[in-house]
Amino acid sequence: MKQETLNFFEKVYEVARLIPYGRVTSYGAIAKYLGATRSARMVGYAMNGSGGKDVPAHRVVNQKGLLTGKHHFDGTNLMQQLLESEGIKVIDNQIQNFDEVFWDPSNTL
DNA sequence: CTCTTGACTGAGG
DNA sequence: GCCTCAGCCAAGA
Repeated sequence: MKQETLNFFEKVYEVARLIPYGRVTSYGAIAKYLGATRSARMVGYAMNGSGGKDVPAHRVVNQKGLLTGKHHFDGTNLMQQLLESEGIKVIDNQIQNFDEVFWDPSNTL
């Protein structure tokens, strides 16, 4: 079975869906989980196709806990609103207690 | 096939 | 701790 590139997006979607409620993860963590540590950008790029899917892209942020992808959401503060709605404190696009809400897919293995 | 872009990360100053 | 440069990989034109 050779569907690596094809599954790349699918894998990203799966991992994103595995993110528990009230938790967040980074692109690099997902990328590493997929074995593509250097392809963290691809994770975010794949998220472009997450629209219309059950992928909680708002739970995915960069390693700094900064909502870098909020610009891709419909509104301007929609991503922050969703995170806060899950109990995550977000101030100025920056997730508070990031180390506490951080969820590593590799840790779940 | 070549060039550009991108929701990133790590290293260096 | 903040800013800048370079590397990596995949998709689109």
